Amino acid sequence: MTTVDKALSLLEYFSDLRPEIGLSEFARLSGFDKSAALRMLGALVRAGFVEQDAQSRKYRLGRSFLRFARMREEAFPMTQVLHPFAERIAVQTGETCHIGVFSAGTLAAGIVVLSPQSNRVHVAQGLNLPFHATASGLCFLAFSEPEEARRLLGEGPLEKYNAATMTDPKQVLSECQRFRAQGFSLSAANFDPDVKSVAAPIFDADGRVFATLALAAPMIRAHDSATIENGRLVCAAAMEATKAFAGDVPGWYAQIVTSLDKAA
Amino acid sequence: MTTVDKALSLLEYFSDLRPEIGLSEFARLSGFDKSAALRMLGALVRAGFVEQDAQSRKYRLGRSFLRFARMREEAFPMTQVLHPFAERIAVQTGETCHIGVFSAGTLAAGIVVLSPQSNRVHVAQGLNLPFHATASGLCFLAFSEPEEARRLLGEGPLEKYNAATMTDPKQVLSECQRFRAQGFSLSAANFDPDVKSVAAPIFDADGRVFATLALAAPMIRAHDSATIENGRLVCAAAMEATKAFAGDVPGWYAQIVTSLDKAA
DNA sequence: GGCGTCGGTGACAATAACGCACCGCTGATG
DNA sequence: CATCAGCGGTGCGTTATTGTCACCGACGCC
Repeated sequence: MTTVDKALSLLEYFSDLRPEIGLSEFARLSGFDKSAALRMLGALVRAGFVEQDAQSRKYRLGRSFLRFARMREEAFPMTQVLHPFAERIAVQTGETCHIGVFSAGTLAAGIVVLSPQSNRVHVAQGLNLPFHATASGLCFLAFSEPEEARRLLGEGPLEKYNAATMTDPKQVLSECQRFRAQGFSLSAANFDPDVKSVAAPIFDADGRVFATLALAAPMIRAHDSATIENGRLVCAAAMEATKAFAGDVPGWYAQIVTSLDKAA
Repeated sequence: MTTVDKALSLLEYFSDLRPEIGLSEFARLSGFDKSAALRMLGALVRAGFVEQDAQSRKYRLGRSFLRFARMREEAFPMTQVLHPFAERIAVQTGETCHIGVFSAGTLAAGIVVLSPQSNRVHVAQGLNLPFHATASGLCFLAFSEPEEARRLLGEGPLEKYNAATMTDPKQVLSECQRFRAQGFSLSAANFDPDVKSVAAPIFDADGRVFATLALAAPMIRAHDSATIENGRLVCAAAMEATKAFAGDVPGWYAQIVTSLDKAA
């Protein structure tokens, strides 16, 4: 672990729930010494990645993120390109669609299009999507390198969000094998007790998953037939999205998707 | 200069014109050794701040910026809060309004509202605003600490964008003194030969400038009387923006603005 | 007053970064 | 087709940076 890794890891302690962090708090959270944390924060402040509140002396995320996010989206319009696919699927199915985007070890809802119906699943922009307890997360694991998947899950036991949440990494990984063969993942009440979701992978130019297209429906509307149909739809849409993004759909995955289409 | 500073400084070489950079190119641009650059880039990749293209092996800005930018804007909705002020002034005056946001040593157009008229000044979102050659930049210098202003200008000579551009830091600083006393800055044909602009400072909770509200008009519409009126308007709007942002307007600045209002 | 915690500083020992030489690969050029 | 320059990337001894600990003044609490 280089010094730069350590410094950048400090940023990961920010969240919607903890938007401001003091020096000692950083030291406690990260396990670094206060003086080391201070030195790193100094560098982050100079680069505009963190700024310090005048009164409270606490630190918060800085303005540079806006600048770089704009540049990134300008040069590489990921959100812009993927949004229409989420939009289309949401309208087509009448369910809430979101795209989970992986970065630095976490999967978060980067794009969200809510269902037009009044009884709908709500997904907050930026919501963290746990790997073991959401269709998106399971999908990401299923289509990652097995080794990577194990690393992301860790040793376990995994956090239990409700009765149906799987907590054993082994069990999660074996489920993932099923999902990989099937082309899409499935999650019923793993995260939210009244929600059933499906998710399909979006690949980058390397042929590696970097995002997942997911559809989340209230349990009451999620009959088996609807779920299977939704699975087929997210697969097709995710594959198109991959292509729109100049990504590389692995041959074996394309085969699965076409065979799903034939079955329908 | 810590290692973290060096690593983060690599990111500054990205721009709209240079969205992808190779390893050797980084080494050349930054003056670091290739192996050092590679190590730093490795850390940046692990944190999701840069990603590497599969084919070209070049590096580009990563997905983490989207995540953090969203979090920052959620916790601290700067863009959201400031946008209405730019909008209002653009409509009120019929000219293009932009807000320059300072971060990590550079001032860039973070918010842009184009004039509704067909003959209008165009400002691109994210455009870099040179300190010595734009009303925004001059305004930022004028209301910064003098020492900071000198540091930002450097030794000179400054880049000449056209005939009217000031290139001597001393001259620029003395102009800035005038602007500071006057409450807003003025720039005629310093950057773009056919544009005349005014800009006023937006202060943070420390009472330090961090952004500038600017109005840019085609020379043909920029009579002296219109320019003075625009100056008054940007001052008033910038002061309101500061307050909306929980910023601290220095007493002496509030006085200048109220005396401008009386004069009108 | 006495205590705990805060943000921040200074200095020395420990460790990670610097910078060089070098590798295999690719694409342009004669 | 051989050459060569440039590319991304590696390995390793030397050297500069970082981790660690003690300590500071300030603030709030009992």
